[in-house]
Amino acid sequence: MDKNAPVSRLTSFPDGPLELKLQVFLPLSEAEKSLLADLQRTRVDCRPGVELMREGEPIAKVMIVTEGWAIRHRDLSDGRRQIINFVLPGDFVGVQSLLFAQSDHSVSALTKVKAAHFEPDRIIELFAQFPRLAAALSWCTTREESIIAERVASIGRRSAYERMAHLFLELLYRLRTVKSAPGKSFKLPVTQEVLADVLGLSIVHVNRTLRRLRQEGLIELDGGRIVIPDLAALEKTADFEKHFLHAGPPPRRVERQLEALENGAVLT
Amino acid sequence: MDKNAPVSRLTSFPDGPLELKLQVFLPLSEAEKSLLADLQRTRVDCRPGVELMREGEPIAKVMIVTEGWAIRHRDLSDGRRQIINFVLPGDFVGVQSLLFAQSDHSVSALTKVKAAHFEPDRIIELFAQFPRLAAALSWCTTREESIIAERVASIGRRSAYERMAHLFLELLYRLRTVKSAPGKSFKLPVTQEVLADVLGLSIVHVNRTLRRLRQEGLIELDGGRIVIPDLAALEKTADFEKHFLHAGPPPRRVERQLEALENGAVLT
DNA sequence: CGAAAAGTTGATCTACATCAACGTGCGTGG
DNA sequence: CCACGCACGTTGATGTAGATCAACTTTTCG
Repeated sequence: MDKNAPVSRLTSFPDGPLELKLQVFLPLSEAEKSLLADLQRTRVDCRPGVELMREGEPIAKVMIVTEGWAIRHRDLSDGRRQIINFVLPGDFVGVQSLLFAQSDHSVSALTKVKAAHFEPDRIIELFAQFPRLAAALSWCTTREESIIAERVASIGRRSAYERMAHLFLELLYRLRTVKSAPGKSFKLPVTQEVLADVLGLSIVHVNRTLRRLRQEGLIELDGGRIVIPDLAALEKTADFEKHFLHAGPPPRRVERQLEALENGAVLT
Repeated sequence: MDKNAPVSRLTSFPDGPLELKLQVFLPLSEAEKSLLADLQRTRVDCRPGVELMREGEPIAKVMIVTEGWAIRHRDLSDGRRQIINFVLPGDFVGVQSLLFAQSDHSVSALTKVKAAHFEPDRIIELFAQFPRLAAALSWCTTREESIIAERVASIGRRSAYERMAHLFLELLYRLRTVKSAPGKSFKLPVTQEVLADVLGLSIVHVNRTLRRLRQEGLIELDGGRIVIPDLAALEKTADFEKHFLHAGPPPRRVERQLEALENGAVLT
């Protein structure tokens, strides 16, 4: 903490990825931001490959990833693996701890991961005292479901080519909202095996599909970075509809109710 | 309403599918049940094929299906369709209305559907006044996500044969919790086309896979009913892990907090 | 009864998997 | 500094699960 920094209040910090993401949904007050800062006080660093959570085991903590990539995955008993979703900066891990006795999937760090963690109980606290944050948190989890639902559609009905294009677009947009994708490119810290396991393909086929996308000029790869030179073109080949990312504020009706809450009103 | 029925209180009713499902997670008090009954007062009937909700449009109401089957589905622009999940008795439709300005998927009735519906605002009310119900509702939505995540794993990594076996098991267990599957069989009111669209397969291949499951004695079909003579055998061929159905109470820790709430305590 | 929807079956095709070999970069230990 | 090993990427040959096409049967239902 830099005591000499010119801040309007001691509590104000530059927004982290979580704050950036939540503010797509609703603006945060200083009080809310400082609660979030407090939730994120305890931090951990994980090396690549570390399991943040394992299928079948109880969930001890809720985590918020602040840097790096992780994956939620299911491992079948014969070794086949399916990645359900990427966990990017600003994403939660283990919010289910409140409701589920055991986890039904594992979460593993793909890169070095920096994360914050806190006791599940604090979410109950948050629901009682910060209803707007509670709404924002629910928005996160519901959005996560939408992303997974779109993945079902992708794997079930799109060709490998379309599917991969769609994934890159999803990642671009998700990373943009947490300011991790400047312009038309982003760092893609994954092996082809990881891509295969998200997309439900074999490694070899991922390699060839990647090459085809490159040859068609739809993507450029260069040392762990991917560039999407023509967004519209890629969206067309993926049949990309951004509905599922819900990158907008809540419906007016709800916005009004949330404003009321902001002004200290308590629901009767 | 039968006024002569011997009831302990006027408010007590036989539990509907929603109540049955929620009580897997936690026991409901009379007050909570009567709130649920009140939420379900306004009812609609839908013919097969009716769209309860359409992708891209705002979500007007929250619905609870009490009878019949529906599907959540994504339709790609060229006509391909992927069914994300079945909506069974006791399931919600449109809980996202609070958080999302538009729906990112459609919901269509597969059979005749009886449903209740209410204003989204009432959920906010519920969160403020009935925290235990709020927890139970969150449990429902999180469980829905788990089911979809398992579907990603199925479509991405299981063969058509395993996948279909897995689906039938999922349905059996889900229907059992709402008392719609007596014993080892249940009514399966779907065409092979519908099966194809959940499983990400072609109709023809569904037909053949179905036949194979029948020939192996793993399932029996007869006029819209499916029988699973040997549950263990089917579970083995599907590599079925029931984790994802979360058919148990919350962790102890949380259970204690919820009990406190039941006794009228208010979180400070 | 007739027409449409659903189911069934065979023939053929193809997107993707599997197998196998080889290239390439890189970190570790001698 | 080299060399070895290992993870990752690339490419060709071949195999196969599942798609597509097409015809026919059975069921459903107005």
